[in-house]
Amino acid sequence: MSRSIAVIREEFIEQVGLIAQAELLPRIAGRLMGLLIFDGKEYSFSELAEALQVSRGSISSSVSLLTAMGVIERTAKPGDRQDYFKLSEDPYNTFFQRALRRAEKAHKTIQETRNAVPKDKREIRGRLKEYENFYTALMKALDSTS
Amino acid sequence: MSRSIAVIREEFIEQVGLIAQAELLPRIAGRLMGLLIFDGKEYSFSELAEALQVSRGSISSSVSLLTAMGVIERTAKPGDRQDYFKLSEDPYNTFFQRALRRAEKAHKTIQETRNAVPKDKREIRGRLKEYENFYTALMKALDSTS
DNA sequence: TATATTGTTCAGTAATAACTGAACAATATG
DNA sequence: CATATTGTTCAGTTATTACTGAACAATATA
Repeated sequence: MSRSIAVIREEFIEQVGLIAQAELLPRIAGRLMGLLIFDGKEYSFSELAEALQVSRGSISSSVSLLTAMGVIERTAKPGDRQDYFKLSEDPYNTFFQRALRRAEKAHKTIQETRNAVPKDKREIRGRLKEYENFYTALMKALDSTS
Repeated sequence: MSRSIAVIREEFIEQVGLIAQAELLPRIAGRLMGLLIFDGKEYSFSELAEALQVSRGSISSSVSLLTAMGVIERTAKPGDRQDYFKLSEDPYNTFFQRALRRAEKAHKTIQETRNAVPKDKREIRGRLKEYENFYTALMKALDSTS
């Protein structure tokens, strides 16, 4: 007996919530994303709260986060005062960029430390350089795809 | 007036703690790593607790985490009962692998969902495929470097 | 053998982030 | 105008995770 499509959908939404957590996003934001991916339609603000069974406050912060990230877009329906939301054109590219920004930040910190260490401390600078190189490589890898 | 090397060191250690947090690791584990990178020498178990000003319990969990990850190695000094720790040969490669494993897990989840969705639900499967493709690309990018 | 040292475990606490829901401003609708 | 609806904010709560420190087993040393 195979699972019903409704169960598959529910489980997927929860799983995307967990994936989001592993990417340092709030779980509700992930579930919202999962919902929009699976259903592929626009949801109104209140429909989101209803579908995910969370407070309007949570929807508000999740949609502004995902909108800022470029994962979803706010749309409007004629004759309906509510905001509607749908997946944006390229929802996933953001995640590359997020990872890239984290890497850049770490890289910058390490580089600044290395520059601050006197030139004659060669071993320290060498170890910092190696650490830095890791992020250089990561940035390059992420850059090539996004 | 430039900062003293001691201050630069302290700040670096704290910064690596923050970088670690952004990579989903406990802050103390990051500070420990920062300490070993900067100083480039072996530290004993109790020296680590002293240097980072944390409990032995924290050192214990941090060293086992970092050891399991392959970031540090446990060593021994003749005539000293204590465990010593140093950066491993290739401490940074682990981070690629970590990211890779996260991506693989997400990829697997999405793929399983897609396979569970009936073939005639073409739009749903299509959207899942796109989501899956993101992780395929990420895996490829990470794979090329590590 | 007794005492000390070492590293682990785990129960309890602290710190942090997510989430709720009520208050609110803004706007619509009767 | 009054009432309802919408989305945001924020204070308070809940949930989660990190961290501490005491108890402990294992081993060393006197």
